Amino acid sequence: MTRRMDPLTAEVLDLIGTVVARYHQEYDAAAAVHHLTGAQARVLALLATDPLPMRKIAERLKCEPSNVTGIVDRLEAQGLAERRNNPADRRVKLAAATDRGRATAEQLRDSLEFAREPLAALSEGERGVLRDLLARMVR
Amino acid sequence: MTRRMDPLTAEVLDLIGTVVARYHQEYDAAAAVHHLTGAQARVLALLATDPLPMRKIAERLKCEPSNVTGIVDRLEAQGLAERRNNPADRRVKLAAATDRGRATAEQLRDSLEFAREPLAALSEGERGVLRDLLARMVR
DNA sequence: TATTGTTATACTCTATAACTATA
DNA sequence: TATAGTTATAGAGTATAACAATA
Repeated sequence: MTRRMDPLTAEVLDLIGTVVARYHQEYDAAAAVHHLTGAQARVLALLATDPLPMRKIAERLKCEPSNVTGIVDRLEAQGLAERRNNPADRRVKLAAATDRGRATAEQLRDSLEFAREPLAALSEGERGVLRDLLARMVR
Repeated sequence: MTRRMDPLTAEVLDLIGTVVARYHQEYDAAAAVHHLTGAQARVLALLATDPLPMRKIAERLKCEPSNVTGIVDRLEAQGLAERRNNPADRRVKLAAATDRGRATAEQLRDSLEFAREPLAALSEGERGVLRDLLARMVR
C-alpha cells in the first residue's frame, strides 16, 4: 500500500518537518509571553478579525466543538474574549475578542520572530519565489 | 517592542502557517492508521534509525525527560519499542525499535500523503529550488 | 426532529518536583 | 555530588457521548 518516494522529495519533506518544528517553537514561545497556549493564541487570532460562533471556531481548528468551550473559557478568564448572544438564533453564542484581546493578537502577530530571522536570510526576490512555490503546494 | 513586517513576508508566513497545519493533519492521520499519536510516531521514527538513551529522545523532542517515559511505555505496550540496558553506564536505558517498530516506521514514512499530493504539484526543478530556499531558511 | 453549545469522562502530552539507582 | 530515568501531580488539548435550550 505504501510507495517509495524519490530522494529529492524526501529531502524537501525533511526540511518541511524542520520548518514545522521551528514554527511551533517560535509560535508557542510568542504565545507564552502573553500567558497563552498555542491553541489559545490561534483562537484569539481568529477572533481578532471577526466574532465567530463556537461551532465555526471548531471547524477552523478542525477539532470537536466541545474543546472550544474550554479554550474560550480560558481566554474569557483573561479578559481577552467574551461570549455574545446572537438574537437571530438564540442557540448560537458568538465568541468575540475584547479590545485587550485584539491588542494582544496584534502584538503576537508582529512579534513572531519566525518571520524575521529565518526569512531574513532570503532576498526579496527569493521570498517571492518561495511564496509562489508554497502557494502552489497548498492550493 | 514589536515591529511591522512587510506584506510579502507576511504572505509567506501565512503560507507557512497553512503548510504547518496541513502537515500536522496528514502526519497525525498517518499515525492514527497505526494506532499511534503524533508524539509516539515521532519517537518511533527516531528509534527506527538507532537506539537512543531516553535523555537524548527528550532533547530531540525538546521536551522534558519525564514525558519520554510515558511515550516509550506506550510504544513498548504495542510491541513497537523496547528498553535495553547500557552495560557501559547502568544508569542509562536505551530505547530501541523492535522489528515490528521499524516496519511500522517505514510504512508510516512512505505513507505520508503530504509528500505526494502537495509536492507533486511542483516539477523536479521547482522542488530543487524549494529545497534550497528552505535549507537556507532553516540553516 | 435537528442543531448549538455545554458538561462529563477518559486519554495523551506537557512541565515541575521529588525520588531511585547508579556514577 | 551529579546524572539518568522514573514517579507523582497538575494543567491543557483532544475525542466521545449525553444533555439542555432553541430551532
